[in-house]
Amino acid sequence: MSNRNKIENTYFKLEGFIPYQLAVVAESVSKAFSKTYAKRFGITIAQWRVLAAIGRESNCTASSIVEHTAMGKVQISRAVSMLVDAGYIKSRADPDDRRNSVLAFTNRGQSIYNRIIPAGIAFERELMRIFTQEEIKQFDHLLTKLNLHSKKIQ
Amino acid sequence: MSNRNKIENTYFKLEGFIPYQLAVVAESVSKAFSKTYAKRFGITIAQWRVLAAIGRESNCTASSIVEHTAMGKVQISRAVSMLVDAGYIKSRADPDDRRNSVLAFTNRGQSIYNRIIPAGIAFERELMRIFTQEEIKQFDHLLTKLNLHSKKIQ
DNA sequence: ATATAATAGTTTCATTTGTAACTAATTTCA
DNA sequence: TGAAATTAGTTACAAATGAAACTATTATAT
Repeated sequence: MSNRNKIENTYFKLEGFIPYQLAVVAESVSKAFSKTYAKRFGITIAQWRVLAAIGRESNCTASSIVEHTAMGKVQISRAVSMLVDAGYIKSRADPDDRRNSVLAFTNRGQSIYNRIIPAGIAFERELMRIFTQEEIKQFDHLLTKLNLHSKKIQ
Repeated sequence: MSNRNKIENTYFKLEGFIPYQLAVVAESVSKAFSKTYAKRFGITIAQWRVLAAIGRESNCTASSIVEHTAMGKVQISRAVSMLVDAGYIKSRADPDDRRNSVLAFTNRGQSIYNRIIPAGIAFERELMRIFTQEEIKQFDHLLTKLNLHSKKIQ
């Protein structure tokens, strides 16, 4: 690592700097993904994550989505209200604890979910096309490892 | 809900989805980095990138920074004006083409640059600490490859 | 029992961001 | 030459975002 970016100021290059590379790639992928989604389904990435979370665990609450999506409760609240407005999900108060809003798909929501998941997987496949199976495994592994470590640095 | 959908739902997990993992890790790293910078130097990541670009090529223009930083000209314009206000850089019109603003460090700017680059490299080293040398090489390689590919998908 | 704390989720407000329109300077080419 | 197009950079405005304050409900502890 230390010979990629020499300590001497004159030799420091941004494009070899991993935090920079990571941010740039993530932004690029994110834009490509949201372009696919905004165009085809009219939803944002935040909304796509919320739909994915509900699809995985129906009748969940916003709080449980917080734990599964790396999003804050404000973001989720906004995505949920937009999805309710769009008729994709419905929200009802949990009778056992009326602070909880229990979220579930409407028929329309189930239907869009059934289409966005394969589309998401297709996007991922297209994105990973340039990698070998071995590289995909490596990348997944490195991201997972880095994610854990990065949280500690915060 | 059909049986087929139930099977589908249980199989798709956001946390194993690479575009998601990438976005989450990048955000986490970005936050850690900007926390380090906001606290220690009082600058944003955009400003840090502009300083890095000027340090690499003194007397450059905003346009040349566009090419080296994956930032838009609006972002750069704002970062530049803040850095000018903070007394880190100075901007003068190029006499040969007065559309160009030529950017260079002030003494204060050179001095902060001399401190932020080692700090950035230290952050990178800390971030990469959990990786072996081999893994760092892999990660760098995978990011570079993915970056090129992702741009094409846009 | 009741005051205090904690939790779920929403709203408000200030800041940040992105897009498009804009000014100013230079280049192109008929 | 000079009108139109291009380029550099800024500004204006609307939309997105984040932090903190807020409402409503439930849990805790005395």
